[in-house]
Amino acid sequence: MLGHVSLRDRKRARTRQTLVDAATELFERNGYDETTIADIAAAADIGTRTFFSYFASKEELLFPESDARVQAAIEAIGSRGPDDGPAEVLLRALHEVGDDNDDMASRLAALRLRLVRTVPAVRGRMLQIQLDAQREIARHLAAAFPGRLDEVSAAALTGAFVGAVTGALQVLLDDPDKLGDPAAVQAAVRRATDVALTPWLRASAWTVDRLPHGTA
Amino acid sequence: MLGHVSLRDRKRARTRQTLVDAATELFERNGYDETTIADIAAAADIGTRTFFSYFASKEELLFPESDARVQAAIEAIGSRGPDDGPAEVLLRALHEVGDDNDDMASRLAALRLRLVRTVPAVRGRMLQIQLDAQREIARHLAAAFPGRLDEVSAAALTGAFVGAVTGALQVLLDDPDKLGDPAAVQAAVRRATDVALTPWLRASAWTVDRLPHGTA
DNA sequence: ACCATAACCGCACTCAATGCAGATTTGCAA
DNA sequence: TTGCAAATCTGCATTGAGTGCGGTTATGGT
Repeated sequence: MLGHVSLRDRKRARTRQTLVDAATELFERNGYDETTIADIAAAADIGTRTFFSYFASKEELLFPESDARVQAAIEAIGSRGPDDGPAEVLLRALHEVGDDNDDMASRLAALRLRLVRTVPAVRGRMLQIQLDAQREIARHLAAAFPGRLDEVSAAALTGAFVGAVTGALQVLLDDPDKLGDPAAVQAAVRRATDVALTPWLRASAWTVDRLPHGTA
Repeated sequence: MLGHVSLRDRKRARTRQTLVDAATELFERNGYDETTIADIAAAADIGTRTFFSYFASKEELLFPESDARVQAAIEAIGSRGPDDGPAEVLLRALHEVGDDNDDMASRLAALRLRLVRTVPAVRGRMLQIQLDAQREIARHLAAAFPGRLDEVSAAALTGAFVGAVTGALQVLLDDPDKLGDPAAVQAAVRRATDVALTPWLRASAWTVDRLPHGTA
C-alpha cells in the first residue's frame, strides 16, 4: 500500500503546512531573527519541542519542497532526444527548473528571496541545498551519457551551468526595485539564464531562436 | 603611520594565531562538534567572552585569511597582458588561487578540507565565503574590460568557472583514495574544467592546447 | 605622569537544539 | 468493540552559541 495516506499522514501534512504558513506570516510581520521557534510553534498550536520533529531547524522552514526542482531536472534528463548532447540536456533541464519558479507568485518564494539576501544563515542553507541538487543532477547526467561523460566532468559541467546562472542572478537581484515584483524577478531569471548559457548554446547545435522565450 | 605595528597590534595578532593553533589542535584531537568555544578560549588562555572579539563564530576559525585568495585573483586580473580576454584572465587567476592551495601542506588546510566535507555548518560558511569572493572577482573583472563585459556577464562567467571547479572538486574529494594525492586531484580538476568550460574558452581566442596542462 | 581609548573579562541572559520519559493518539488485527 | 504496538506529542532539563552591559586593566600619545 504505497499510495495509502492514513489519517496520521494527513494530519501530519496539515500541521506541517500550518507551520510553514505561520512562520511565513511571522517572518513577514516581525522579521526572521526576531521570530523565535517558540513563537512559530505557539502560532501553529503545537509544543515547542514538537517543532523539531517537523523541521530540523528554523531555516528548513523556508525550503519545504526542496526535492521538487531536482525531480524536474532529472525528468528533463530522462526525456532527452537521441541527438541531444550533455549541454543541450542540461540546458533544457535548467530552463525547466527556471520556469518551475512560477511559484514566485507565492508569498513564501518572495519571502525566501528576501531572506536569502539578508540573513546569512538562510543563504548558507540555500547554497548547501543547491550544491546537493547539483551533485544529484550531475550523477544522473553522467548516467545518461555513459562513456561520453565521466562523473567528474559531469559534475564540472553541471557546476558551471548552475554557477553561471547563480552568479548572474546574484547581480540582477540586488536591484532593490525588482524585489516585490514577481514579473521583474522572473524576467531577471530568464535573462540570467540566457546570458549565462549563451556560450554553451553557441557551442552546441542550438541557436538562440530556439529558446522558448524572447529575451525580455 | 600606516605601517606602524604597535605592541597592542603584535599582541593581538599573536593571540589570534594562538587561538587558531589551539583550535586546530583540539579539533583534530576531539572533533569539531565536541570542542566548545570555552575549551578553545581556555587553551589559548583568554576568557570565553573575549573569544568573540577575535572571531565572530566557531567556523571563522577555519578561515583566518579568507581575503588572501581574493587578493591574489584581483592581482592576477590587474596584471593581465594586452591580448588577454576575460576568460584567459579568469583562468590564470583561478590557477593562481589553485596554486595558492599548495599551502595544503599546512595542518589547518588539511583539517579544513576534512571538516568542510563532514560538518554542515563549516561547509555552509565556506560556500558563503566563496560566493562573496566570486562577486568581488566579477566586479574587478568587469572593471578590467569596460564595454566588452557588463556586470551580469562578468558574474555569469566567474560563476561558471568557480562552479565548474567546485563541482569537480566535490566529486573528486569524496573519493577516499585521491585525498592524499594533491597532484592527481589537481590534474583531474583541470581536465574536468576544460570539458565544462570549452565553450567559454573557444568564445575567446584560446585553444585548449595553450592551457598549461603538462604539469602534474 | 596623565588621560583617553582599546582590550579584557565576568555575569546574566536569550535562543537553538537535543535527550529523555511519560502521556496520548492512531493503525490494525483479533 | 477491544486491546496492543507503534508513532506522535509534550514538558522538563541540559548544553552550547552568541550578545549586552559594566567594571577593570593595559596601552599609546602627550
